Amino acid sequence: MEPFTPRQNAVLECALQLLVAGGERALTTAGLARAANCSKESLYKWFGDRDGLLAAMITYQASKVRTPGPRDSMPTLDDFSRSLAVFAEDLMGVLAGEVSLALNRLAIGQADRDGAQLGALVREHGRLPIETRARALLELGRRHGYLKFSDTHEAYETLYGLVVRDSHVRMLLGEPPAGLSDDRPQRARLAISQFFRLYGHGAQDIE
Amino acid sequence: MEPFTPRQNAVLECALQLLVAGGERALTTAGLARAANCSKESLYKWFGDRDGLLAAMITYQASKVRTPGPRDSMPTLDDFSRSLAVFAEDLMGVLAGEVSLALNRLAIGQADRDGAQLGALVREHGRLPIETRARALLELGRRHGYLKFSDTHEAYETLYGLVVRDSHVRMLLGEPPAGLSDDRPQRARLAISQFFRLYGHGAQDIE
DNA sequence: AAATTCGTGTACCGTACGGTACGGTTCCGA
DNA sequence: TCGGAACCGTACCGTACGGTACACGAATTT
Repeated sequence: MEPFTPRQNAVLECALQLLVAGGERALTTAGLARAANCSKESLYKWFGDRDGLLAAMITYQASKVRTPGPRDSMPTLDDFSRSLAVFAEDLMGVLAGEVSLALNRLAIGQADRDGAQLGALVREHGRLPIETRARALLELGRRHGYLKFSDTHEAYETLYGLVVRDSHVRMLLGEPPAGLSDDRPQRARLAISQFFRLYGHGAQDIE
Repeated sequence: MEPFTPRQNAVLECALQLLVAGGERALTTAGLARAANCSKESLYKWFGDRDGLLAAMITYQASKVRTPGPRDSMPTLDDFSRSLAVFAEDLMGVLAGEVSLALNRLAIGQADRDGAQLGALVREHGRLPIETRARALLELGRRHGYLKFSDTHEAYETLYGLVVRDSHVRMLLGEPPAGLSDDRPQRARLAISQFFRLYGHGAQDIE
């Protein structure tokens, strides 16, 4: 089930390190072979070509992240609200991670090549797990009567927008992390508070 | 005051076209010289080097966009709400534009080089004008009693998040425009409606 | 022990691209 | 009419990088 051998994982880890340190230009096959103490021929044997290597880096990184499924017992409203806040902080933390930023930059920079295959990989392995986890959480809240919405997708997108705002793109553009981590828990609380005012128990339907 | 001559503007326009059509790889100095019927020597004379050319493309594109200052007369709440919706639709339209996407991809892809100078240019010439226009609009609404907030920046970021959500990054990653333009006015209305429920006249303070 | 497999290290090739140099042409001002 | 500036087209250079080939060593198999 593991798509890569431990040796290949080590090489991919090294590749991620190079990418984070110096961007895409620093990730050359010769440089990776030197840094990882392997041969270029092995790289091409394992990953096909450079694009295959980049794709492998994304799937490998995704394989490292485990999304904790929430245990279904969520009695009090306070617990549920706290779970939402944890999700919000996790989301901000993931998006602000340097490996995530580097891979997103890589995929965005290559979005014109090959029909955005890297972008599709990032969406599938990076964003989709987050979304499914969040949707499960939201529907759990609705089942317990803490939330009120008809369109789960709309509720999720609203939550995402309230939490992330445009900070992700700003970080991708290289904005120094001055306003990025300014009190992440504080920002999470604000976002969750706003979300509850839109989709909380007592909220009215829209339109 | 115009930083470039008409001839140089024409060349930059051609460069943008190349960038949109084929991504960064398609934007070579030789290719641009051929497409724009100019010599490589002129390119280097005008823009210094390739990075100077990229920077010039961003400032040139920014110079094309004029941000309509709202006339200060904004009597009814309905007018103001409509102005917010117009802003929201404009924002979505700009971010979904292929030139904007191409330039953002370019700046993000180069965010590791030279301290993210291109990213800084995009933020300064692309995002800042939008933000100032929106802040003026928001404060106008507050002055007329339609909105209620203490932190303009927070209100603006919330509005941005409600309108854009994560669609910008998804588009940057190359997601096909299936869900992007799905009834843009509808999405704008929803976002503005949500925004009014958070910062509208009768809204309570947060926390 | 021989052979097969796997991987390293290195050398090599082709090419694409950034940047420079130069000859020829057009245009404009003196 | 002359001189110079600007610019085009092209040819050229150096280099960096993706990809391939090959020789040698180590481990595993038979």
